[in-house]
Amino acid sequence: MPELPEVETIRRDLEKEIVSKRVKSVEVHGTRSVRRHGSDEEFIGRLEGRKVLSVKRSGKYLLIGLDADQDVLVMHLGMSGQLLRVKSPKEPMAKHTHVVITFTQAGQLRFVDPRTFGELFVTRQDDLEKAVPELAHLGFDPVDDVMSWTRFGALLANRHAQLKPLLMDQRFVAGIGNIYSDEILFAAGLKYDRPSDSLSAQEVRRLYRGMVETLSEAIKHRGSSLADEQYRDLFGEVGDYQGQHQVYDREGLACRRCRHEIVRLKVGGRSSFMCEVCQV
DNA sequence: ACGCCCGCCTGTAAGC
DNA sequence: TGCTTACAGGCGGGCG
Repeated sequence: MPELPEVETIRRDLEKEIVSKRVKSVEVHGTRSVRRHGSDEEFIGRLEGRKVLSVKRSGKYLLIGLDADQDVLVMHLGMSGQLLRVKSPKEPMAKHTHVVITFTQAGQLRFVDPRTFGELFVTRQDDLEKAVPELAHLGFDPVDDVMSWTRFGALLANRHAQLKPLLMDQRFVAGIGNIYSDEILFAAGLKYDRPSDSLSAQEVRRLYRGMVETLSEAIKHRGSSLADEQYRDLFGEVGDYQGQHQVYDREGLACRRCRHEIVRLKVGGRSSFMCEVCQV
């Protein structure tokens, strides 16, 4: 579910909420969310008593720096994961709450995930790049890493892939998923199936700008919550960027630029939306 | 390389 | 009113 703008929104709030807090206790329910550890006890043991030093993001991963042994708590929300900050342990427990972290002062952080594609694990900072290949192989960060558009053009030209799947390839660029790839391609005026090595210099610039500006705007609006409102921030509030969507989830509606009807199609098995006039 | 298909899960909506 | 099917913000693996 959550892509870079949603994860970054959560990261910023989490930073304000949990840095310098100390973990008092941890509960794990079910077997799916904590699955890389030999046992739940090992995971819990590496968290209890630790103080949170930092909250970082790498692509769609959240990295919680801990004060002991340079350990990091890694969290990925998958399709349906939510982090909820609650002030009191007495607050009713939502269905599908799989991990509960209680701090010594003030409340809990709860991980709720109906589809259980998300996960949490603790690893050594040094091992992030060795023991966790998904993290090690992540591409550049489209918001944090400054890159010239000429370098971006070189990266595109090195590949021969359709633009949409390439934007969604976490090894190429980290953090973009199904919603934002469509929005970025509309912003750039490019069609999903353009080969990455077919772009003119001007098209490369448009794609780079479209990527940076779309994601930055989405962060300002605290991410996108679709009709099911599955994406909620740390405090249970919905995002606001869906109102700015140009194509995603707008099948049959008029293009905001040219009034032509937005169409829906499948690209790599995923629902995709585009304007056939504005994107070529 | 790249594109496609599957599996991993639960919940909801649409179709019959 | 069922029951069945399709689909949902992700990702890894296998196959051709």
